[in-house]
Order: sequence, then C-alpha cells, then structure tokens
Amino acid sequence: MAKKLNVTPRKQALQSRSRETVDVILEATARILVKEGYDRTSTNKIAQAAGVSIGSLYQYFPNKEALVAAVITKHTDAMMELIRSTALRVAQLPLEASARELVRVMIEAHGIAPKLHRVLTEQTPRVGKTAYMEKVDDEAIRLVRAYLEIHRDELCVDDLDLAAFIAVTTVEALTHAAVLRQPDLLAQPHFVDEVTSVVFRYLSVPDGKSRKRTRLSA
Amino acid sequence: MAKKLNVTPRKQALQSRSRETVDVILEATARILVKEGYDRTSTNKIAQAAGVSIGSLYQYFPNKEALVAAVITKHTDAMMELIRSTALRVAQLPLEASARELVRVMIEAHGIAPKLHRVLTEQTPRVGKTAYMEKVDDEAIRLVRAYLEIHRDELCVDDLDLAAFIAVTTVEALTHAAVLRQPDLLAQPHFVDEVTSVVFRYLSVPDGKSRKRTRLSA
Amino acid sequence: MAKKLNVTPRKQALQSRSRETVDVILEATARILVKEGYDRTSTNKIAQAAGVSIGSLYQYFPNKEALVAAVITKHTDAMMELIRSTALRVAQLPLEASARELVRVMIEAHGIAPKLHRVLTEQTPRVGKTAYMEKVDDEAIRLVRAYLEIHRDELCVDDLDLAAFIAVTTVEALTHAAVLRQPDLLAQPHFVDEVTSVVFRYLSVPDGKSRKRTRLSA
Amino acid sequence: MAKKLNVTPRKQALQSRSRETVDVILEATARILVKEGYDRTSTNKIAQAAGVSIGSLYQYFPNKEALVAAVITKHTDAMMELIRSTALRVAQLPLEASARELVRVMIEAHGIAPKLHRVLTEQTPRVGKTAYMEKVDDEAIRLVRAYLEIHRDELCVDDLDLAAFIAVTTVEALTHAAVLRQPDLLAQPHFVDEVTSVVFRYLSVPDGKSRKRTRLSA
DNA sequence: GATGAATGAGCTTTCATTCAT
DNA sequence: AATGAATGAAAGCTCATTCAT
Repeated sequence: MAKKLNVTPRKQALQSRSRETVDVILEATARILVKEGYDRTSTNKIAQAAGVSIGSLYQYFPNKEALVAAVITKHTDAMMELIRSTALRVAQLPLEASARELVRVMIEAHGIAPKLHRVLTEQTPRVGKTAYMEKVDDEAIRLVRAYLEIHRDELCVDDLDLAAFIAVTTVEALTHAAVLRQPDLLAQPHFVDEVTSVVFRYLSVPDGKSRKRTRLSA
Repeated sequence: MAKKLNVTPRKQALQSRSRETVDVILEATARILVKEGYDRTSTNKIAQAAGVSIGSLYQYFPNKEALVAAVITKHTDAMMELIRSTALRVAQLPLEASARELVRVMIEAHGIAPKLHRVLTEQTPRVGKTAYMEKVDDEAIRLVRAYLEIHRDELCVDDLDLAAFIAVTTVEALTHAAVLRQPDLLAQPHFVDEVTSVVFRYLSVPDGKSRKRTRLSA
Repeated sequence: MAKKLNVTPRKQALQSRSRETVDVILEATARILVKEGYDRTSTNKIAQAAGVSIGSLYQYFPNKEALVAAVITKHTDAMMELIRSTALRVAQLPLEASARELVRVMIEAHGIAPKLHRVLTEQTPRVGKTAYMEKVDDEAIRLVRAYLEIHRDELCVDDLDLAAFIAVTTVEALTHAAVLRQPDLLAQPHFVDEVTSVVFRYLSVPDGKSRKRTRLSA
Repeated sequence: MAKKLNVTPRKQALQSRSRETVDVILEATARILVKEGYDRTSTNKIAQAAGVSIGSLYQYFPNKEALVAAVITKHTDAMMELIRSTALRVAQLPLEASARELVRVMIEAHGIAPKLHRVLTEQTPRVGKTAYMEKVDDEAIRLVRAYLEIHRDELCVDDLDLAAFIAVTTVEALTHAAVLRQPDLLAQPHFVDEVTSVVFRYLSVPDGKSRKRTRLSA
C-alpha cells in the first residue's frame, strides 16, 4: 500500500558544475525546511530557492524524501564528526571530565543548525530504516560504551550497555530540550555543571563506598 | 505567510449523538495516523474510516489541523491524568520512592498508545504554538517543582526550576527512548532501578555530606 | 519496471448526477482522442472539454488508461450489439446471404465512429489484457463458428475454427481498410459484392464438386 | 494547432563513423520501443541505450518523431525488399502458385521483427502523412496489380484495382493476425493452404465457367 | 444535520530539447 | 563533433474544502 521510496541520490555529480548544483540544492532544502516546515516544503519551492530549474533538481534527487534524506545525512555527519573527534580526545580523561566533554560537545553539536535540527527532529517522517538522530545516538552510545569499558573500575554500574544508553540519551535529551525550549539555559554556565553532575553521579562510585553500588531498595 | 489556522473544534457537540460522532472521528483519526503516518493521513480517509461523510466531519472540525490538535489534546490529557494522580499520591513519600513513582508513571503514560505516541512525536508539525509533549512536560515540571519545594532539605540542588526541568526531561527521554527503540528494556526490572537512580543521585545529598553539594571541579 | 496500471473505474456512479458526469467525461475523452490523438490526449484537456474539474474526473477514473479503456469498452460494446443482433437474424439464411450480412454489418459497425475507431486502432496501447478490436473479433469469431457448425454441409472446409478466424479477420480487415483508407469504396455497391464473394467462395462447395474440396497442390 | 514536425533526418551522415552512429541509434530506438512501448520511449532512454550522448542524438535527428520515422522506414524497407524480390520471381508463375508465394513472403516479412512490428502497428501515431504499413501495402498492391494485369485472362474479376487491394489486404490481415494473435497457426502447414485458397478462389475462374463470373445474387 | 459530488490550487515528476563547455 | 548539465512546459494526480441536494 505505502509507496516505496527510493531515497538514494540519482547520480554521482562528478563534474564540478554539478557538484555545485547539488550543494546549492541541499542548502536550499535546508533553508526551506526551516522556513516552511516539512509539510509545506515542496520540490518547486526548493528549486526556486536554489535558483535551479525543477528539472535539474530531479536530475540529482528522485523525490522529496531523497532530498530530505541527503540533508539529514549531511547534518548528522557534521554532528558525528564533532562527537567522534571529542571521543578520541577524552579517552584518557577521568570520568567527570569526560562527562563534561560529552555534555559540551552535545551542546556544540546541537548548535550547528538548531532550527534545522528542530524540523528534522519534530516533523520529518522516518526515512529509510532509521529516524533522524537515531544513528547519531547509536554511534554515540557505541563510543561511550567503549569509554566505559576502559574506565570500568571507576564505575558503580554493571550493565555497560544500559549505562551507555542512559548516559547518551540523558545528555542528548537535556541538550536538545535546552536548545529547543530554553535556549537561555545554554548561556548559564551551571547548566553544563548540572548535566555533567547527572551523568557523573549516576555512573561513579560514591565517596566512601565500595565499587558495587548497593542496589536501591524497591 | 503561513496560513492562519483555526484549531478550535467547531461546535461544542454537547448533545450525546454529536459527542459520539466526534469520538468516532477522533478514534478514526488516531487509527489513520498510526496506519498511514501524518503525511498520508487525509481528511477523506479519516471520514471513511470513521464511517462518516466528509461533510459531517467538517461540521465538527474546521480543518485537518483541528482534528490532529484534538487527538493530541485527548492523548496528552490522558497522559496528564495519570501523572497528576501519581503526583498527588507521592507528595509525602521520600525522594527515592517518589522518583521511582515518577519513572513508573512515565512508563505507564508512554504505554497508553505507543504507536500513536510515535507518530505524534516524530511526524506531527507543531499545532498552534506548542509541540506535542511540551505541555505534558511543562505540567510535569510544575508538579515536580512543587514536590521539590516541599522536600528541599533532602536535596543537594539550588535551582529548583532547573532541577525539575532536568528530572522530568531525563525521565521522559529515557522512557520515551525505551518505549520506541528498546521495548525489551521495559521488561527488565532493573531499568526502572537505573532510571530512578539517575534522578535520585542527581537530586539527593550524598551520604556523609552536607546538604550543599560541593561544586564539581571543572 | 513498467508501472502497474489499474484500469478499473473508481466508483460506480449510482446517482443520476454522477452518471451524467461520467457520460460527459467519456464523450469528451472520445472527442479529444479524435482531435488530438492518443499521445496528445491529456486528462486535463479531457476535463476541460467535458466542462468538469480535473478532480471530478479523477473521482471516477484513476488514470488516463482507465478513461481510454472505458471508451474502448463503450465503443466495442456498441459494435458488438450490432454484430450480435445480425448474427441472430441470419442464423437460418443460406451461406451467401449470411456472408453478405456479415460484410454489411461490419461496414455498419465500422461506421459508428470511424475517426474514433482509427485512433483506437492505430494508436492506443493495449490496455489490460486485450487490444481494442481483439474482443470484438473474438466474439465475432465465436458467432461465425456457431453459424458454420449449423451449415457444415454447405461448406468445403474442415477446420471450422480456422475458417471462422479467416472469415472474420478478412471481412474485418477489408472493411477496416476501406473505411480508413478508401472511404469512397464504401459507396460503390460492388465493394460489398466482392468482399462477400471472397468469403463465400472460400467457404462454399464449388459447383459440381464434392463437399470436400480437393487439397490445393503445394 | 498540431505542432509542425520535421521528420527528415538532420544530416546525411555520409561519413562512415556517422553512419555507424546513426545505426546504433536506430537499433537502440527499436529496442526501446519493443521493451517499453511507444509511450514510455524517450529520447534520453534511447541515447543511453545507444551509448551515445543525448546531444549527439539530436545532431542526427531533429526530434523524437524523426527517430521513429527512420525506424519505420528501415523496417518497411526490409519488408518491401523481400516482397519486391518475390514479386519479380513469381511474375511468370500461374495464379495459384503466385498466391501461395504472396502468402509465404508476407509471413516471412512479418517474421523479420515481430515485436517491433507489433509496437509500430498498434501504438505508433501516424508519422508524416502515412501510417506504418500503409506504404508497404500500397506498394504491394501496385505489384499485385501489375501481376493481375498480366494474368488477366485467368481471372474472374473486373476491377483489378479493387482485386489487388482485396488480395493484399486480406493476406496482410491474415498473416498479421496470425503472427500477433495465433502464432501457433504459422507452424501448421495448412494455414498457408487456406490463406492461399482464399485468394485463389476469389480471383480465379471457377472450373467449367466462363471467365466473367456471374454476379452473385443479392 | 447529513451527504457525497464537485472543486481547483498545487504538488510531484517526466521528458523533449537547448546550449555552454 | 561530442558531451551532458540544464531547462521548463506540461503531464498526472491528490486532497482539503465547499455546497447543492
């Protein structure tokens, strides 16, 4: 019943002229998504905003979804690049400092294109197999999982998969909510402190305790 | 630029027959939203699924947005009812138990109609001024804020607004992610423990410490 | 690869208003087909010619092919009605008279809407399973086959299936070619004589011969 | 109203390389016509199938119609070559043998590229002034007319124009129908016998009769 | 009130054709 | 000569919405 969607770009714009055209189109797509929202975004508006004929647009992208998918990929790639490079940098730092860096880079990543981020988050139907941000989260979880493995004895948690999931989801959610709903929070320096504290306290062995945290009473 | 939207239902539908029709329409709307996604949802499909003529549908709702808005209101009201009643119940409980109850009720609330929840979360453009879930979160934050006020001396946080925001956002995000992406997590009882732990450790005074948590070193 | 085409009409226009709309649309379709040819026929032109909105057109027909299919059905039905009623009438006539009637009715049938007939014949891609005229031919062959069965002993042919196929195809082709390419032929009365003669001489026992025609030497 | 069409190829392509390119393009056109049908045939697809840039294609053919016209010409030329050479060969043969040869060569001619033949027959709008096959038929009629002139005293028909028209149209139609709709008929040797019989009996003086056939009674 | 036929703006997409390189 | 990126008119079709019955 549901129309099958081919989300892969149409041809690999190799010449510099077409490379440029593709870029112009993607930038226009992002602009229109922000300005109009997903629903009111149309291929005609995109082509017009890009200063490109509708025919050219369709030479590179088979449909609207493919355009949005390309924008998503471009944007999540940018976010992931930041996160990955931070992950490398903090591998040897102690837990608290790393947590702080995780928070910092998440805020930075959400700051790349906050309005676009909002549209992609709130309105874009899942394209292909994965919703926007899921792949960012998934890779971030893998990176954090690896970090936790190395720092296992500073931790009071058993299930590292779960811990990584919780840490990343929490930081992502708080950052996300701050960016979208309380942008003034980001200015206050203790916002970073507090979010870091959430993660650090969750993961670390409390002072004067044994590594294994006593199970909370039910 | 953007078309002005009248999102209020058309008539109060006080008579019981009308009340019924409205319900039928809203249930059909939810069903179609789940089955087809926001984009492929059309008023004609809804009318057909509801067994109501398109004309009748427009007698009760002035446009498509109003339909979706009504579904959102209905669904968030149901969630809020759960949360509010829990809030009343736990007002006198100690912090940890309350946190646990907050987690529990959030999971419960997300379980009311998970597929609809997903569509409303991921695809529905903001209706009126507010995005779906924002009003749930906002009221939950107010309730938690009130609780924290009462329990202030069990806490190690200064800024109760921020603390409430963090607590609610975190629990909501973890619950949400679990429901949508890791539903098996919900079965494992220690998921609740862990999420409770995140909140409790963030808020509570660590053993053998003074109330005021020492600022984490940067 | 090839797009699947749904050629069935969309809804069964029961009310008299819609019945009328459907008729108007089909008449316009035939008109545009004749005026513009199949390729230049577009649903928009049809709607405009019908004095109907494009939306109304699509309420009854899912696509251009379905429109053309409906026109074909309507036209071939009209042809078949003529042919069938003639078949009934000539069942008891002797071979030559029947042949003459077959020729006559074929000319009549081709005269119903000769220009439309040309477009449907020459330009319309096969729709559904059967090309235009094939179903007419097929039923005509069945009718002639039945006739031959009854008049078997006036014939010099063995294979009645083949004989019916040859008789119908020949008459159809000659009529068709005359209508489309030599319309003046139709005015000359001996055209009917000659075509009748082709069929009659092929089928009938030559004077002074036994029923079984001697096989022509190879 | 209808766009004026220039159907003549663009340059004579006398150089051997150009000649080759033109051939490649025409073969690709035929291939695509068969594979996709006339409607879905596009110049871009043809260029791609030919391994030639769309620009080059337009260097040799001014538009799509010219391409199709060239394919038609090529194909009808091939058919006519066969028919013409047979006509030369049978000029001195008696009527029945000639008729048989006419049938045989028509079947052979229809077998040159049956799928292409079908597309050209059923879907291709008339190009220039003439429909596909009309020119084949017209020349075949001229050839048969000449034959009949020579063999006039073996015939029982007066109007040689009409007789030639009837003979050619009949054989063409039967062969055509057999190829397209009953290909198994072609395998049965008595199919040729029967078709020959149709023509021969129509044209020849019945045994024991005077040359002038008595007018069939109405 | 209820119905559903009708509307038409506007969307996605194709494709013959041009033209700068 | 060849290339293929670019063009844009125009096609097919959907769907929110209206309104005569």
